[in-house]
Amino acid sequence: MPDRETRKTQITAKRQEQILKAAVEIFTHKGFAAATIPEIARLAGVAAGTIYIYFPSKRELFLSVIKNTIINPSLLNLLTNMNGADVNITFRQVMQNRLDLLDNETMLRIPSLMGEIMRDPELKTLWRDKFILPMMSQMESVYRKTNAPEKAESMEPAIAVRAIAGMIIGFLMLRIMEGETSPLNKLPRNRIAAELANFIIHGLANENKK
Amino acid sequence: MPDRETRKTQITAKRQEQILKAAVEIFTHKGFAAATIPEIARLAGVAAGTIYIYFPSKRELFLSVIKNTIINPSLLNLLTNMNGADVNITFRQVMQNRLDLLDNETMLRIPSLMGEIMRDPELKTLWRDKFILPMMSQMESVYRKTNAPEKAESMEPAIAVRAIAGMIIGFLMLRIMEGETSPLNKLPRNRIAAELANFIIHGLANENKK
Amino acid sequence: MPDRETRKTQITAKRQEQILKAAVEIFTHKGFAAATIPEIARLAGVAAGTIYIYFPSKRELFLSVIKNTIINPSLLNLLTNMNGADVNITFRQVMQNRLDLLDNETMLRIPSLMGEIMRDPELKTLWRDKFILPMMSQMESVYRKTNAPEKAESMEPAIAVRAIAGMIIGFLMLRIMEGETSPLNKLPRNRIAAELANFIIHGLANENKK
Amino acid sequence: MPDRETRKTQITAKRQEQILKAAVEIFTHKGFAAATIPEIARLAGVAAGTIYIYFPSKRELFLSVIKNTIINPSLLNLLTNMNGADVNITFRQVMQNRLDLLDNETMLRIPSLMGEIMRDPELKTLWRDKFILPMMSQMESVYRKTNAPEKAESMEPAIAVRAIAGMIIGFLMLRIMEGETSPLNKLPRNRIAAELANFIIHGLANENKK
DNA sequence: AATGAATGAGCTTTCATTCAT
DNA sequence: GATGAATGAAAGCTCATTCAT
Repeated sequence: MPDRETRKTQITAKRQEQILKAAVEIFTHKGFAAATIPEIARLAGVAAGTIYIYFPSKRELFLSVIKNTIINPSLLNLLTNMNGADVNITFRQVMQNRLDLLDNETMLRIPSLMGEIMRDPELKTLWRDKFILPMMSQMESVYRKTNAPEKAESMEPAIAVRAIAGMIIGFLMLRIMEGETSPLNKLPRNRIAAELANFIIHGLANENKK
Repeated sequence: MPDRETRKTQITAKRQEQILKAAVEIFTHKGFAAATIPEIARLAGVAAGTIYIYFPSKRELFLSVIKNTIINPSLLNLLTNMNGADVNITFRQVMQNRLDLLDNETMLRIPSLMGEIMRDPELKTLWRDKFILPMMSQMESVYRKTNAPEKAESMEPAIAVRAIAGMIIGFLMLRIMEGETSPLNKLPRNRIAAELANFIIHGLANENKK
Repeated sequence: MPDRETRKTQITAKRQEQILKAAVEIFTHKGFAAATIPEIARLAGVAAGTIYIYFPSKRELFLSVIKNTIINPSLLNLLTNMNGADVNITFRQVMQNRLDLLDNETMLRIPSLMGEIMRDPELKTLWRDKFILPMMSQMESVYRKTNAPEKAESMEPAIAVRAIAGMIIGFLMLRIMEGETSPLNKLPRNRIAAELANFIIHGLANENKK
Repeated sequence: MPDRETRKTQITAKRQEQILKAAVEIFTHKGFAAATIPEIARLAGVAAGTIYIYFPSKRELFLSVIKNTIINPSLLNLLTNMNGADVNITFRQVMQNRLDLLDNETMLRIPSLMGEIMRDPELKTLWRDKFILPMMSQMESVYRKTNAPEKAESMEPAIAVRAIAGMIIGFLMLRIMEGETSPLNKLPRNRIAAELANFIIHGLANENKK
């Protein structure tokens, strides 16, 4: 009777997800040290002891949160699913798309947990090797494809992708930090996306627009 | 004889600085909650109780750390002391200058404490009002001066400055996160600065270079 | 099967009582500030942390001690369950009864905690409104019933009841303070009760006895 | 030159008194354990360290407070300076006099420190031997003088004096505990004194008044 | 598997006491 | 003598973790 087994596994998986979801919420709002197991348990609707059936320790739970939620494939692919057709046109759309996507809860959580990630050697390595470096190399390969080799004078790809990715990250962080007082809130999102795309392609000087 | 008074004041100031310095060290390496007063005291070379003579609570000590170390004038002015002469030339130099300056310990500390700042309402407001917003408005005024009004099609200043500042911030964060494995480490710093400056001015397409 | 629930509740109640009992002991012997949670825990046979499952703070534990032990209904009714038949005869018995009852551990604890009660505004109000004032008004109503209105010249009831209650309280306090050296210890208790009852009714002069 | 010596001694004595006065204030308002040396020092207008020049420890300071302030001769003699002429008249006057005197700050402080006195073996003994017992024996001797031996049926002196002293103590304590809500506040003080004196002499029944 | 009462290590904070000035 | 900064022991309290039910 594999049914029972299956159901059991399903229930287990559901519980685990339930706890993980609550843990993301609490950890991002309070940080690792200030978050408490009873609080996570309460939000997950289980007893504190139950959490220890699914995760051996608070730290392991936190690692799972980072692995499953912060470092997740969808986010990884966010910036890189671009195969350049008409760079100019597409890029604007891509930017808007990215801004919309990045503007989600997960992205907003990263700054909150940045400190914990950077401080923990294991997490730092994990984050770098499973998230940052893959993203960068994916972007580099896209960049190489869309920037034909004949353009000999173009930027060093390593710098270019970090400048672009950095700009998007930094731009979002500034928006988060400014909060409601940001003047960006008065501008329509598609205008912002268009200007940023244009900035990436043509820079400040923007001579070609004339 | 004001000597004694003066000396006393000096000793007191030195102690305070001593504690503050140790606190910066511990707080940035462990975060607020995981840092302990005994540990800070040990590093400062004083007894735990002594800290409470100079700071009324752990939280106030932390606030002092943020106010005195993270939100400091030198950092604030870092990106904005630019009065555009020949934008093209100057900007490259400025960029290098900035990258050198930003590459200091203080800058490296920000990501570590970002979470604590964003989570604490008082700190968040402080950070925004005393650091982010002033920096942005300073940059905007610089931008307006260096971008003559005849260039009607130029970017919205609010977006432009956030794109530039964000790029620098994000670029540095990526470098911190990549650590020693970053390919950027193989490139000379002045080349990086030049490319970034060029990117900001001309963008990826870089047509004018031809 | 409500058994398990019931048993759990019983165990919980027992623990609470256990802690409360130990707390009474320590608080009365040391006072609020000098009493320590570890000490109470030790006497109760539990870990210090356990106390905080049942009482949110040391202060709340102390309030519970006062409410449950000092200001308890049995003590409140102690002085007032007298419905005067033959005042003269009954009163003597009543007095003895009262002296016996008041001579219990609870009564002996009051002086020890008097200071804490008087200093704490919440406790002072509680004590006054739940203990002193009800006792006084009960006594007054008894007094009015037993002192027929035709005796126009009798004492003001408010003064009379406070004089009587005060005398009993003060008498007991003196005895506690004198301890074993008190000459009262050589006199039989029923003689003391009789003399006190007589004193209350006829005063020092005692002319009517002749 | 004994002048300097004398002045020194005087200054010392003044300082000591200054500290003692502040200590009485703080100890009575907070109790022994909750009172702090810095607080007493602040009120006394000296540095915390200075207190240790005059008193070897907090405990010794407290003992001095009790010895010098609570157990003082004036209070001791309060109830006992009566040499019975016309008992009826004098006693009433004496009572009124006493009630006024007892209503002073010192008397009000006793309940606040009762707990500390009762808990400390040394203080308890001191209090009993230097205050309670002398007062009782003084009262007994007065009582014997004013109650001629021919009155064979009079009360046992030991009981009588404790009943009277207790009544006064208990009456005052009740008034303190009732505070502003006490109905006694509506009655003129001389009426209260008169009724209490009358109660002591004639009791509740008060037959002789007719 | 799920519970949550119990534990106790470890934290922040206070304050009596000391001592260099 | 007077000061008050410095000390460090000890308190209240929290919470990760365990385990009997």
